[in-house]
Amino acid sequence: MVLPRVRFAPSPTGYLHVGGARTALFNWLFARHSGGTLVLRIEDTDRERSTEAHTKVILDGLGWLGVQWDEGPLFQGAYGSRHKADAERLVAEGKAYRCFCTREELDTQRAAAEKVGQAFRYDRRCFRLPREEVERRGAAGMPSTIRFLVDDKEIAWDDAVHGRISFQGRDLDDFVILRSDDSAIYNMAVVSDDIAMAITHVIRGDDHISNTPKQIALYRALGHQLPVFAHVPMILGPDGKKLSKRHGATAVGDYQDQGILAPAMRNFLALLGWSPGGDREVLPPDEIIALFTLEGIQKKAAVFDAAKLEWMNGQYLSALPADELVAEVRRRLEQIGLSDDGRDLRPLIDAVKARARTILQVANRVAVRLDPSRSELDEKGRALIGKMGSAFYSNLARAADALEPLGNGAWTAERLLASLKVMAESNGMKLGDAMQPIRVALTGSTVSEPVNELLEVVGAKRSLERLREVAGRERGTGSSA
RNA sequence: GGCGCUAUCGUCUAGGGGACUAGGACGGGGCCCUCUCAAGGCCCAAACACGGGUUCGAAUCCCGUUAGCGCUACCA
Repeated sequence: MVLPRVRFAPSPTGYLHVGGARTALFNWLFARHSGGTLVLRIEDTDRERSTEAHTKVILDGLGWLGVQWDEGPLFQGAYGSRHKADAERLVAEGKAYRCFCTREELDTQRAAAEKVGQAFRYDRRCFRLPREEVERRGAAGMPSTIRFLVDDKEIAWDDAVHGRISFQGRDLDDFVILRSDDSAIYNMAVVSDDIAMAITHVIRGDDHISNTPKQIALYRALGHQLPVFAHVPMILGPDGKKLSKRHGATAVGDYQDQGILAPAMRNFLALLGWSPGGDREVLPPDEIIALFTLEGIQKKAAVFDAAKLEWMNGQYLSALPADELVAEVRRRLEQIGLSDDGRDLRPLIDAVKARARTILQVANRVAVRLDPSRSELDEKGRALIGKMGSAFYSNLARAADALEPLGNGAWTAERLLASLKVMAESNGMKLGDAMQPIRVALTGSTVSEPVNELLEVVGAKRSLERLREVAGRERGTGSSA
C-alpha cells in the first residue's frame, strides 16, 4: 500500500485565513496520522493578486501553527508549460477543442441567456468548426482558448466526508482549461499538478465540491486514477455567513497578535469541524494526530466561536510554566515602551496568568504590576470608590502606615497578610475594607490575585508610593487613578 | 434561475434503530470556596427544522418541504 500524499494549496492573494489554516491543519494531521507526506504548493497563477508578501505571511502563519510541510513550497507558476502541454494533449486526443469566441461574444451570449431566464451553457459553436477553419484561424494568429469537451454522463465519486456525490455531465459547461495567453485555468492547473505530484488524497474546502466533477473529468481524460476527495465544511462567522474580514479577526496573525498560544489555536481549529468522538476537548498534539481520521470530519459548516477559543487558550495558559512566557511577555512590554529593569518576570507572570486568557492580558497586567501608575480605573474600581467615599482614602492611608515597617526586608505575602489582618481588626474594619482599596489603588480594578500577593509582587517601594499617592487624592476628583 | 451541499441546545459537538428522561464543552444564570476575581466543585435554563413513510420501535434509514450555505469567469 502506497503512503498517502496530500497537499495544501493556498493562493497568496491574502492573509492566511482561519479557514485555510484549518484546511492546512487537517492535511497535516492526516499526513502525520498516516505516515504520509504533506506537500505545500503555492498557487500563484493569479498574477494580478498574488504577492510575495502574502506568500511570506502564509508561510509564517503555518510555521507559527506548527504545520510542517514535507515538500515545497512549490510554486504553481513554475509549471505553466506542463499545464499547457496537458491541455494541448487533450486537444490532440479530441477531448478538448480550440475556441475562438471572444470575451465580448461570450458575455453577450450569457446576457441573452440570462434575459430569457435560461442557464447559460456554451453552445459549442467552435467545436463544430471544420478542422481547416481552425487551422486557418490559428495560422492567422487569431487568439483562442482551449475548452474541455464535457460529455453528458453522470460524474460521481465517494467523498471521504460526504459519501457519494454526483453531478450530471449535461449540467456542466465546456469549461475553458487554457487561456488565450496559454496559461492554465485553475481546474486544469490543479489536476495537472496533483497528478504530477502524485497526490493521493485531496483534502480541501467544501466550496470546491462543484469543481470536483470538472476535475474528475480531467483526470479521466488525462488517463489518470482519481485521488480520494475529502471536502471539509466551511467556517462561518457568528452571523452564519462565510467567515470574512468583516467579521473582524480572521487571519491567524490576528490571533497571534492577540496573544493566543499556537497549541491552543491548533487544538481549537482541529475541533472545528472534526471530532474524535466522545467528550474530550483539550487534547495534546500527539493525541490529536493519533485520533485524526477523515471519517471524523463533520459535514456541517461550523461557526467560529472566539469566546471558546479564548477559553481554550486560558486552559493552555494556566498549564504553561511562566518560564516559557517570559520572552513573549518581555517583547510585548517593550512594545508598550516599558522596561523590565532586568527584573525576573516569572513571579509577575505567575501572579497574573491564572486569571488571564491571552498573553496580551498577561503582558498588560504584568506592566501594571511593574508600574502601578499605568493602571486604569475600570467601572468596578470606580464603583468601589463611590461606595466607600472618604473611607477609601483613609483606609489606604492606614494600610500604608501599617505596612511601612515591613518595607525593610519583611515584605512577604505571609507577613503582609498578617499585618493587614491586625490593622483591620484593630480599626474594626472587615478585611475586605482594607484589601479592596489596595487592590483598586494598585491595579485600578477590583479583580486581581490575592492582595497580599499583589503587594509582594509589586514590591515595597512602589506599593507604598502608590498607596500614599492615591490616598492623598481625596480632595481631588480622582479622575485618573 | 440552474446545479450541489447541509440541517441535534445561542455556539462547538456526542449519538450509527431500543442503552435517550438526548450526553459533554463554550457562553448564560445560581450556589459553594474567598479579601475580590479567576480556577475548581455543585446545580439550573437550553436542541433532534417541518411533513410523510419504513419498522414492534426512529435523533439515527428513505422521500418530500422549508431554510441556510456554496458554485455557476479566459479568479483561485
